[in-house]
Amino acid sequence: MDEVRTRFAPSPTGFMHIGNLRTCLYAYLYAKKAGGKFILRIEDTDQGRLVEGAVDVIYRTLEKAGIEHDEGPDKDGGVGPYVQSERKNIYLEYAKQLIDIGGAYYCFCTKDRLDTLTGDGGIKKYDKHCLKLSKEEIDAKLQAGEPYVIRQNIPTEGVSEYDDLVYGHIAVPNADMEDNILIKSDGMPTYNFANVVDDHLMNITHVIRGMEYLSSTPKYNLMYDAFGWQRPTYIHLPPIMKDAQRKLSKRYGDANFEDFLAKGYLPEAIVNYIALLGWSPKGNEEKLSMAQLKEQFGVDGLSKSPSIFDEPKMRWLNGEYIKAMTPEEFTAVALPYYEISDIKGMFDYDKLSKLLIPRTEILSEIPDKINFLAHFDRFDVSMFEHKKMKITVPLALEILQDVLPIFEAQSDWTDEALKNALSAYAETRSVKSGQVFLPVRLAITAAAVTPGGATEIAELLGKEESIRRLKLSLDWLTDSQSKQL
RNA sequence: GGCUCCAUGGUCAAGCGGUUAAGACACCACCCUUUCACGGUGGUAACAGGGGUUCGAUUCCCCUUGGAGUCACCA
Repeated sequence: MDEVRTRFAPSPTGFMHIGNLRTCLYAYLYAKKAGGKFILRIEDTDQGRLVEGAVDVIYRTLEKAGIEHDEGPDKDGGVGPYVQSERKNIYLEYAKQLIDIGGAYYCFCTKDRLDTLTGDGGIKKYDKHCLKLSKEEIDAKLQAGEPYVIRQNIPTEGVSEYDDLVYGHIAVPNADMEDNILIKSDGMPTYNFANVVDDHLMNITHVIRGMEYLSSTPKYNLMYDAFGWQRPTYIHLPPIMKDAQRKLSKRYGDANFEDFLAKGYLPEAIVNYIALLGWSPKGNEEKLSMAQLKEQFGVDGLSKSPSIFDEPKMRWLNGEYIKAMTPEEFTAVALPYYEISDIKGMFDYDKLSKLLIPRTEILSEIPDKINFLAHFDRFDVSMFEHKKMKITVPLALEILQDVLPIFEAQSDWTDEALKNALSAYAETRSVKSGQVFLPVRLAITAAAVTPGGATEIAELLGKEESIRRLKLSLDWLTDSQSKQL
């Protein structure tokens, strides 16, 4: 059995679409599961769509996603070049061969003539007009330097069939296929030709790609057969949808890998999530590392129907990855968000991270969750009233007055120690601990909702700042009470 | 429109002739609790419709309906 070789062959468009990335991931996983090689090939035959720096985006994406190619433009494996525009002459040579064996022919038709062609139901189909040209006519036109393309010569009768590993048996009537252009008038091949020649020359054993190629694959097989080459095994993938009707695409924006990174998603979580869109593992565990994916991936888990991209679920998965982090790890990825928040440089980031880890799903939520820490504005004292906890403003005031000396006397300023001190106080005063903790938290944060409890935030703020805030709150509460009298 | 494919809860999905039709996200409730989260427990919710085949169909076949893809000098 030959070594398994799969490839990912993106067009350098300037960004990595999530659907492409998933195709890439599956091709990679398939090869790795089989102990084979994964090849990166750049399909830049459309000269009109070249984008500056687009290839770098591909490298960058693969690296961040944790996908490592064994061969590619930057890693020669002996079957290069791996960039199609650098293979121009190879295609032309094979195209001529194909002409010689009757699988293709020169076409000199002008755009104007092509436009006059009308077929059934207004659908245009090339009429094989130039197939009738004699050898002499062709040579004469070639000599005269007439522009030409090379078209595939597809039989007008019969049925072409093949077996796809996920869709099973596919049969397409030859009459429904058109004599597509193989070599364009600029001498570059189209995808239709380049992918066949390259996949063969690069010894690709398994072609993994989107199902938009499902019905054109018979055309490619016709060429493999004409050349006498062995057809690869096909694995076509259903599309990822934005909703039931629309495919997820760059047109709708926000479907790019890098956009998700910018939104605060972790690359591992994105990869994990998209692996699950169209493939399901045998077990129930959904949080899977790249190593686990490599181990568990298989075609039998692949789905035939389109899947809708569900960002909330990816968000949840991202949260799972965050929860598994240590405070230090979290700080490392959260740092840019800390730095753009209002608390920049104010606190011990690792302590902050400890509070944020169970409360963060995507990193971009961070500033909103912590900005309040940088501000301490006069509050409405009614915030202290809590019916269920039986807390009134006067009671809160009394308790806080007692807490102030406790804070001042406290030498061990940690969450744990503070918790003990306040609990002990609650006990001696015979109130529920919540009746102490709640007012304290409000007094030192001036915020109704905070990520973390009284003592956690006190530790973060530090002794000095906590006491300063407590005193301010005491003043405001006292003030409001005296006004009431 | 022709051709090719697809069809289990709102979403991702398991199932591959006999099941109380998994699990996850989301949602709801309760518990835990110093707010918010985390965590725990439980709940609502699905085999598109119609014919066959079979002792028995979510599962196999056909039709209908719905959806996707394709029909470029784009990939």
